[in-house]
Amino acid sequence: MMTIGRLATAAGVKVPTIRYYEQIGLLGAAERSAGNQRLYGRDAADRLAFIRHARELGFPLEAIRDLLSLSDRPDQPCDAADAIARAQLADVTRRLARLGALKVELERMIEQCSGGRIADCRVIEVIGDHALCETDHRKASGARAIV
Amino acid sequence: MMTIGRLATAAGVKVPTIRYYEQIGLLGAAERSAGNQRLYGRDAADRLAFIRHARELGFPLEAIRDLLSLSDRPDQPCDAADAIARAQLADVTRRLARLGALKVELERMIEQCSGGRIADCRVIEVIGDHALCETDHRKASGARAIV
DNA sequence: GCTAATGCCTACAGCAACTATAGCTACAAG
DNA sequence: CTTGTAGCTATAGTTGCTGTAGGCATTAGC
Repeated sequence: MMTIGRLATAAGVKVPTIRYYEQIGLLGAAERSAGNQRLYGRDAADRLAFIRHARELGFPLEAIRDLLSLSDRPDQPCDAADAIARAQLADVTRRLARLGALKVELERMIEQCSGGRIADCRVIEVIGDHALCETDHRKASGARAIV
Repeated sequence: MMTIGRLATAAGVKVPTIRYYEQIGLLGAAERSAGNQRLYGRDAADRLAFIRHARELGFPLEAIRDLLSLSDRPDQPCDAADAIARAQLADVTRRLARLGALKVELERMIEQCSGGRIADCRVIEVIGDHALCETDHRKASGARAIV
């Protein structure tokens, strides 16, 4: 049995993150020591590693919740897990395309800036006048979780 | 002079977003009609268009705040604006690399999943055991604004 | 055995950048 | 003159944590 700090170190997450995962029900309530401190065993460590890796792959917590409950039913067909992963891939692909376009436009902007005064600054100018930019990124303005 | 709704439509943002920008000081307080409704002129529309385009390029609001104050001083050298844009480009480039790696791993995972039962599901398995994945994405776990 | 330094506890506030809700007033069209 | 849309304020919610305050628990060194 390990304390929350050791578990955090082992899994590579921060202590409050573990408590947060418990709070939102991703991790079940831990056992407690006589002094009311959380104690974790192998199971919890595995589960946390799963969560951490899924987060690294960019899965949102809700998707991870689903993946975890799927992994608790090993006899079920894995279509659902597959679908979640495919949705995530689609999301990543969309973001990649978008970011690629942003990169091109930022590069173009910066390249054209000759380093004079603000009045002639291509950066400011392009941002101020959308007509000066070719890229059509007028969609998906909502902020999303990245990575 | 236009109402907030027309400005929102013209700029392609939502009405509450404009009020939010005013609240955080990105847009100054608008003139008001006799009935206390906000009224906007050409200036505000330009400024909002600038903000919107900068957001589309992924600049965080703090950077936009700086860019706006720079654009108010056209005689200054444009190094600062340039630096902000370069920082943004660097950020986008980093995110692109990361997302690219994620995409590869997700594809690998999905491809190997044969569609059987959860117990054999490659998706669940790879997420559960980091050793099964080659990609080293064990950094930058913090969520960031995307796009 | 004692004390100091960690480590853990709870509860709450804050981050970005909005978005949504509730309950009200203003204004334009018929 | 009514009705419907648009606007107003204030507040809470979103995602995934992170940071703070104030107070116990545990452990390492003496």
